[in-house]
Amino acid sequence: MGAEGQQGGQWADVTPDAARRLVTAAVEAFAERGYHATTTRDIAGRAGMSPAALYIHYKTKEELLYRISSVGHRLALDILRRARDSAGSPADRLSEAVRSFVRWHAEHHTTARVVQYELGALGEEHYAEVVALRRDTDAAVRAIVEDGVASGDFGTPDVPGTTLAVLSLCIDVARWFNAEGKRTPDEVGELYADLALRMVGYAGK
Amino acid sequence: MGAEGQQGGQWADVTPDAARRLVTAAVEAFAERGYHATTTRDIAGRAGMSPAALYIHYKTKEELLYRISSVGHRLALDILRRARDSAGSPADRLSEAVRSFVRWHAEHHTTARVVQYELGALGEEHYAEVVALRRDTDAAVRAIVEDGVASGDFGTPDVPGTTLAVLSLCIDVARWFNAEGKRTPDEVGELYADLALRMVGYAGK
DNA sequence: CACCTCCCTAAGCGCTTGCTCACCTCGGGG
DNA sequence: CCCCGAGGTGAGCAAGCGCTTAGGGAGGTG
Repeated sequence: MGAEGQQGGQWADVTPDAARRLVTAAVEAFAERGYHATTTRDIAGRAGMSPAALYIHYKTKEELLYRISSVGHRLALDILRRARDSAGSPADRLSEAVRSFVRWHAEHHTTARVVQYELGALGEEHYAEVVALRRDTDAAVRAIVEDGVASGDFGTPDVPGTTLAVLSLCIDVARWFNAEGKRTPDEVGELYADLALRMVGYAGK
Repeated sequence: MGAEGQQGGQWADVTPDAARRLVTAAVEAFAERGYHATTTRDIAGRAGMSPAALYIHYKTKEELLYRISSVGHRLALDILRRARDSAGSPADRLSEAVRSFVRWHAEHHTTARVVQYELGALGEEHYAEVVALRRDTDAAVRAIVEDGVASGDFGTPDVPGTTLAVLSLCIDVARWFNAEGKRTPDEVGELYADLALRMVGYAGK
């Protein structure tokens, strides 16, 4: 109940009201069944409207997916960049990056699921745009890891590979996280921050 | 080219020949576009047959997915159980489990993609069967981690959580691995075996 | 009051989907 | 020589798809 209600916060600046109801309905439906298995009638129905109303606010079903994907990717990228640019040691910054990135994936796991696993359904141009954002995401984490290796705080033989693995681990939270499970987003974030530090070979504590 | 040709080995015991061609065609199509975006005409076409021929060998499109998912899950489970039951220290066994599990996900990433990411499209009964296999998968890895903690070789505060994370990390290889990329399945397996040992807090070497 | 704009709906178009059915082909046994 | 079953095809059905169109009602403005 209402656990996903906070999701409204993510789409607060989508107007008018009907467009926002449509986008949140689409997130739920895409996350549950996947983009291709979701019908425009289903989305409109969840939003309490007739099928045709969808096309007043969005040109196509794909545009709805693109809006979700674009907003989600930018939100995730901001989280990582904020951590990268924060004060503190590389360990502090990596820990904060993983903690907040994982927390977002768990808290908003419906949105995250669509963002991370449905991008293959995007049109060519939209896909290219999103792939560029994902490269930036990778670069943000790699910058932190490189800082740590340079300062001697981290010890890993393969920086790009380890970066990829850390990101992969975080992203996959969206796949398995269940709101009814026993772990809270905060707990998972804490656990994963610790695991990430071990992965990069952080010795201190 | 032909990197996926080895895939024939996974389906060698599917007879007759036409049924095998259909299942490998379906694996390729499902991995590329996803189950719901793949048409029976596409599968039959890749196998060099008319759309109707599919229904001589399989009752529905869903049964085709089930066959793939079932075989794949059993293969993956066998790999982990063999590692769990092998001789050697917990570190040796965890290392071997992750190495071979990851190698399988990379080498057969098309099959693995279908196995790991399309199970939501299964019918209820088939889904339940596959979920049971996945629980066994988790149990196999957890047994190794518990052994390591009991013997004092590993040091992790959260055994189920760390087990989940290690498995999640391995599974996600199927999502990002690209046969044209610069990493070979062997290299990724080696890197990940090392990362997994760090994650469970393995001190020795 | 007339009028315009913004949302919205009912109906439905053209197409594709998973799947079926009547029929064909062909190698092997009586 | 005929028949038969296994494996295949071409045509096509009912249902559901994304999306369009014609039109209606509510609310603000002259």
